[in-house]
Amino acid sequence: MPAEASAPTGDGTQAQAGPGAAAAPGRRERVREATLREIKDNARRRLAAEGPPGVSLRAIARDMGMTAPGLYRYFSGLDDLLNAVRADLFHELSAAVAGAAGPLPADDTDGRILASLRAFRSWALAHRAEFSLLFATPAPQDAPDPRVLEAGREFAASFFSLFDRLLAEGRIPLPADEEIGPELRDRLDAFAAKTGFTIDNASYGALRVLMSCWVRLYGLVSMEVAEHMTPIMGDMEPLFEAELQDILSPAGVEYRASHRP
Amino acid sequence: MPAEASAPTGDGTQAQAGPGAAAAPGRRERVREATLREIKDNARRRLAAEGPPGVSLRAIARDMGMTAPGLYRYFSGLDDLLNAVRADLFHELSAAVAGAAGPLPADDTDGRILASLRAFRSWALAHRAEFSLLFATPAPQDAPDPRVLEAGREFAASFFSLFDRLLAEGRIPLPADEEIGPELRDRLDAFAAKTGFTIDNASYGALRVLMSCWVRLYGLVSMEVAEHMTPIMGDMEPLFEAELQDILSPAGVEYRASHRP
DNA sequence: AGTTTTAGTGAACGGCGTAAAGCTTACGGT
DNA sequence: ACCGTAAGCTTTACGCCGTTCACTAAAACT
Repeated sequence: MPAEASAPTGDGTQAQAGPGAAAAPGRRERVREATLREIKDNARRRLAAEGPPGVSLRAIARDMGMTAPGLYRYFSGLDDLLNAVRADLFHELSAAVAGAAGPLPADDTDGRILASLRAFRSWALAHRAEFSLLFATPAPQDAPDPRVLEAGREFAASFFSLFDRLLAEGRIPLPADEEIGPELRDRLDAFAAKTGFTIDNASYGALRVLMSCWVRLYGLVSMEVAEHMTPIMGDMEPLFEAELQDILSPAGVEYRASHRP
Repeated sequence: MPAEASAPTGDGTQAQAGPGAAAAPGRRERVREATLREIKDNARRRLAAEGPPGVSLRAIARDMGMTAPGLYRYFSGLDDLLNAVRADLFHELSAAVAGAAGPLPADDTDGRILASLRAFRSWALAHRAEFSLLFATPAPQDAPDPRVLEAGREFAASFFSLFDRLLAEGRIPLPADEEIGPELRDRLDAFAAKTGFTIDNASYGALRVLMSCWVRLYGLVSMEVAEHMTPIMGDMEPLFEAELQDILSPAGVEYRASHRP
């Protein structure tokens, strides 16, 4: 006795009434998509609440009022689900970083960069478990998932595009190419090749500065998320802001305090 | 039919011959200590081979020819075992860092620092799973173990002592205290208080530089261990060496290439 | 000698991922 | 309008896991 019995047009076989108002995606696929979302949402709830080890198929199924093997219609296993969540999280993180720059004027490059880097930190702190799922050291044997790799690339690109603008403005005091050793140049070539940069528009010096910025930001935020220093120095925000200043000055970005603490 | 049957002196009850040569610590405690080591060694073997999730009491017990509940005589549970391993690993890492500086002359501060930081990276790369166990983001709810905290402090101290020497030599071009904001000064005060530094011998500027160095080194090594960049830029050593140079120059350390690649 | 402490086993409980088989229901083709 | 078929889901089952409890055998102490 489902509630659908009170539908205006129909009784008897609703198979007839169903496909009449069919939208493009088809009803079947819509409910499937909804279930898929529900599974991932529940996975995230547990992830946020209990960390990565708290995510289990059985628990998720229980929360949804079904049994674990049913989830195999949607994911090929726990790893597959986790990878799907990872990909979603990368997209979300990218959006958070890009979104923070959105409200600022397009020509305020410095402001956009500052806002984006702060947004990265904020997202990480507001989603510790998610952050650690994204950036944790993978187990020795498990191969990376292509969806996650792609989403990671997109995330990286959302950072690089900020940098591109900076380069275009030509304000970065770049180290001369000759100061960079030949082995490192090789590696930066490889990096540029796989990320779409060309050495034409981004010199070795520029890539060098970019890497340096990213490493420092990543180290800082990772430490804060993992709370390695928190027990001995408390609130890390002052250190973050001070480092932000130091990180960005070699890239020619003028530091500004955040007006909304 | 064991090989021991061919032993020269013995047959009958060997219980009589045993306790004669008892040493100070007591025989009982020795074998207990040995078993304890064996458990931790087996835990490490699995850790290195399969990463943190591969460490299980049942598997370890199986490897040792006993059953899982028996291990509860030595550890109060899996977490307890993992924490013991963590503490051991911190000691080992500290020793590796300190040991790398050992062979160098005591007055070669720059050389000792370079060797120590390179040793940190080398250890991390040679023990990826162990490194990630030490520095992974903890699950939201689990409280830190005091033994691990203490060992972590010791590890930090092994780094700080290098820095102390640098300070004593007065070669660091320190930022003036006034350049450091009041909030950050508060945090650095807290940091100094809990680590044994005093603001007398280490100015705010010095602590600021120390933190900056550590954050950059940590970020760099973490990224390399997690292999975030490896797929797109291959061997990270050139970047590490270049960063090492940049990291240490604000601390007044003169970079030297490593003679043994 | 007997008593107590220790190391270890065996069985059991509940939770986990996952494979196989079966049942219901809705869809698609005719 | 009907029927084959596939999708969604459950039941059952296997083997792994951490952990508890009751128990035995041996060592240590008195």
